Amino acid sequence: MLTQRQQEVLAFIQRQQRETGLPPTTREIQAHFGFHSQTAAMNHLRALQKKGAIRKAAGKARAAVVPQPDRTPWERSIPFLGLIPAGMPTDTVEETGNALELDLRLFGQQSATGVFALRVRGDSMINAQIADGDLVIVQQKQPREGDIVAALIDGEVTLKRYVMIQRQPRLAAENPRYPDLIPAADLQIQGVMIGLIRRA
Amino acid sequence: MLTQRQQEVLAFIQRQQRETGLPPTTREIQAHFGFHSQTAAMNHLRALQKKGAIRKAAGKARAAVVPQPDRTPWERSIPFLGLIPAGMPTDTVEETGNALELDLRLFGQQSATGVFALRVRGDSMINAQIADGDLVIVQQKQPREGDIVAALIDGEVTLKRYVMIQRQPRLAAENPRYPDLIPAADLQIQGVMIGLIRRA
DNA sequence: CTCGGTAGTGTTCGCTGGAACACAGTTTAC
DNA sequence: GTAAACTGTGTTCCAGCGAACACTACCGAG
Repeated sequence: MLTQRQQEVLAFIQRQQRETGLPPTTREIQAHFGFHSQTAAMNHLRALQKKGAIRKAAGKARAAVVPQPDRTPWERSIPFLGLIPAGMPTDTVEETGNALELDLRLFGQQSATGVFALRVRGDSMINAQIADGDLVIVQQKQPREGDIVAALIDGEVTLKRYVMIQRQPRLAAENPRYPDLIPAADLQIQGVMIGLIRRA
Repeated sequence: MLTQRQQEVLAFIQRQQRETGLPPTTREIQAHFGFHSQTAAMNHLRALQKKGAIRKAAGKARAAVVPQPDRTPWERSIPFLGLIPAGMPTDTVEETGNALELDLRLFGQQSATGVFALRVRGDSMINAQIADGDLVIVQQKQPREGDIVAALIDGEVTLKRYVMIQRQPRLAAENPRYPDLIPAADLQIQGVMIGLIRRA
């Protein structure tokens, strides 16, 4: 909807806002783009406002504000748990001190509630391209067939694929060298993998 | 260090900045606290600046800014490039409009300079646990042996492992079904993979 | 007791910066 | 092909806002 030029102006406003804390004045926009007239900047602001890209308070200085991509619920702190305690308290968030800041939209999430991270140990999921040391992002929810889930086995969390065999839920490893089928009925499923982060 | 009153003023500035995107003017501060004189507000700003609580640009409108809880160099916008153009312009950042916000400390980076993302196509790196559709985070730098690099081949970017064979640099695929050795001498290495993100 | 920091009132000055008006070339859409 | 955007130039006007100056009052430290 925005034209090339308008996007450039918008980007400039955003950058100024981010880096200096202040939205630019019309004359600062003018100077940045080398306009000979301040009106050119005004025109762009008017257009951007009409298209809803910015908010503008009439008469006030530096009043062109980009409605903050609301730094809200996505991009949030999520707890990092190397190992999930049995009780699975809902808010260990503050306690560990270990937390990640990341944009959960990357993983199609709208909010950070019920999302946590955990580090993979071993190579039982190697055929699902999940390697030792990877960080897995998990959301607490009911698994569907084929999902990769974090499950609590013997007080430790492991990653397995949730499959149905003859109407029975099972947990399967993704590595032929591992015993793969574990009855999933009485196991505690901690959540479903929604993403993965690896540091090379 | 700050007095009661100064903290109140600081809090007000911060709140305005957060909620409206704009720091208040001296007169807005005056009105909010019910001062009869604008100078009272000015005095507080001066005091806050002297104590380092705010930054102030002289002569400019709305210039009292609270140094943002440093939304620092990590956690920065990095460009997302599906395909890197040959010239590799240094600042396509604003242009694409496509950008990721993420905490680069996850990948051991201090700053976002020279970092970009690109989506993996195909499964030539499957044995390095890199799957089709994965998002690879790349930094522009010289590769070392064993690094996974993004290289420009026939105008398109592919991921390969950088290896030395008889002192010759080669690019190797991580999939036996792919022809694996490509002389790396005259190829353009775009950067080294420093991380990976996958959406499940 | 005096000096410096805090907290104000009241007033004036003048740069900063938004807004309106007039005019014009170039695209895009119907 | 004509009207409605989009992009600009140039100029003028004046409200928004920072800044300086003069003066008052309270308080804690040396």
